[in-house]
This record gives sequence, structure tokens and C-alpha cells, in this order.
Amino acid sequence: MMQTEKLLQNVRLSQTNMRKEILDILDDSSLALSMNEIKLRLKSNYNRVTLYRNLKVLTEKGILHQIHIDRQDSKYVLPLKTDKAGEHDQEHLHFKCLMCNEVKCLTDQHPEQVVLPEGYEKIEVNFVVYGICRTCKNKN
Amino acid sequence: MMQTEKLLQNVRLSQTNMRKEILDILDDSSLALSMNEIKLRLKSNYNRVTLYRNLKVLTEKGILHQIHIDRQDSKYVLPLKTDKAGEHDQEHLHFKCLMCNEVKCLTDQHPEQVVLPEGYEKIEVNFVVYGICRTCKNKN
DNA sequence: CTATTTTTGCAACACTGTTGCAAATATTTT
DNA sequence: AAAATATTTGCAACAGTGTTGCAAAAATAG
Repeated sequence: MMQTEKLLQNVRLSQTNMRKEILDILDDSSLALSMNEIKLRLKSNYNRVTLYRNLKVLTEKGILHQIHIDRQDSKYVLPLKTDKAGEHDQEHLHFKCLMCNEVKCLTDQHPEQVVLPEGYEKIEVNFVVYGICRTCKNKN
Repeated sequence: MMQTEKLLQNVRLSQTNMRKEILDILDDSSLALSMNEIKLRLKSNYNRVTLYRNLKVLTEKGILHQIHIDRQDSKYVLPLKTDKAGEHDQEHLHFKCLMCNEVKCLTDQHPEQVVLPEGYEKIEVNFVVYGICRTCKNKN
């Protein structure tokens, strides 16, 4: 169980219905969800711009994490949920199934420490593996 | 020096001006380029749909490699050029500088072999590190 | 409860992705 | 090399997402 109120309070964002719903939806989901998948699960008919702005601000504040799957597809996750200890930016891989398009966090797969050339500074990483998931594989 | 003709011939694509220009542009560039960056370097005023279709087909045929930087940004490289031995899909990291937006292939950084859960099949990977490059760092 | 701040919905525009189709170009065949 | 065939191009058009400004609505602070 998570308290969405606390999350919003910590970063000084107002407690609006849409924000609480977004966090609940992502908390309930075992998969990373796209903006549109989130939109479909919202109870009321909210405006798409508002959703866009909320996903943006929640990501900027570090509450959500955005995974850049490909040009047409980016997904959001609640890292507080998937990572054990509340470590926001634990580096881990993401897997996208090219058949069912589902995206999973491979939280047990931490990439080795990235070594950048002299003088380069790392801020964030985005590691995606594309392939076929077990469920889709068994369908054939 | 590369022979763009051979590349196109190998995959049975017609030798059109735009295709030859695209390959030359990417061959000349030390950086991964976006669709728009390629468009700006084309000599004639080609149609954007044609460019889109050519980048798509060249990527599908394996001549170009597309790097998914983020939702608004994807870049193309000529892997034959950057990888030594003509190994197309050598897994390596990409680095995007968040100040100058340049994208470099970190060809000497090969990620350790990815281990997927039982029953999952890997097809492709896309690993991007975001940060600040040396040049931008020295400007401050 | 009122004043202030933040958020929402709407209109509007930009850019990229995407398709269908006819005209233009490239390739193959004779 | 010209004709026949196949491929590619440019254009129109539409969809989806990103993005901004602004007034109305909602949330928070006093």
C-alpha cells in the first residue's frame, strides 16, 4: 500500500484527483504504462494536455520514471514501487516484447558500472532490451 | 572511403540520389544524426516523407542503425563505419550530452551479456547514457 | 472564509509518423 | 538503346504527441 498523498506533499504538488489517480494506476500495474494506457484507465475524461503536463511534472520531480522505449513509445513507472528500498534511480534494464508490446522492469538485472571517457559525466541511463517474452513465445 | 553503391546493391535497393546522399552524410559524420539533421545536410530539397521512408527501409535492411534517444529524438548511424569489422549489431552504449545534444557511440563500451528471465528471447538492445560531454564540461 | 497560488481545459500550432495514389525515376528485358 | 516493368518520389491528408498561452476552476494558505 502506498500513500500517494505523501508523495505529492514531499515535492509540493497539489493533491488533485488526476494526480492521485495516475499514481494509483501505476501502483496497481505490474508493467510500465504509456501515456495512453494511463489515459484509458483514468476514471473521468480528463484533458490530454493536463495528463501530459502531470506526467511531465511528476517525472521532473522524480516521482515517476520515464522509459524511452522507442520513438513512438515511452512508458512510465513508479520506481518507489518496483525498487525495494525507495532508491529512485536504481539502474536496471527494461524489456519490451515486440509481439505484445508489454514492458517489464528487469530489476534483478543491473548493468555493470558504465565507464565513460575521461571528462564525461553520467546523469542518467536508459537501457532497453527488445525481444519476445515467455508468454508470447509459448503461443507459437 | 565507402562505396554506397555496394551497400544498396547488396540489399536490392535502387540507387537513388537521396539514398546515396544519406549514406554519404552519415559516412562523413562522426556523430549519430537525427532525421532533421540529415535533412538539413541534403543538397536538394527532398520531401520529408521520402526521407522518412528511406531511413525506415535502410534501417530495416540493416544498413543503418537507429538509436532511440528519447521520445523526441532518435538518431541514425552507419554501423559499418563505426564498428571495425563490419559487425552490424555490435552491442555498445550510446552517450547523449544533455547540453549540446550530441550523440556519440561508445564503441569501446560493450555491456556485459544481458541475462533475461527463463523463456525470454533477446532480439536487439538500445542502451543510452545521458550526461555532459567533455567539451560542454570545459565551457563552465 | 477569503486571498493567493496552482491546476485544468480549451484552442491552437508544430513536428513526426503513416498511408494511398499518381507521376517520375530506376532497373530489367528484349 | 528503347520498351516494359518495378521501384521510388512527391503530394495530400490524417493521427498522435509535444507544447504554449490564457481564462476558468480548484486547491492551498492565511
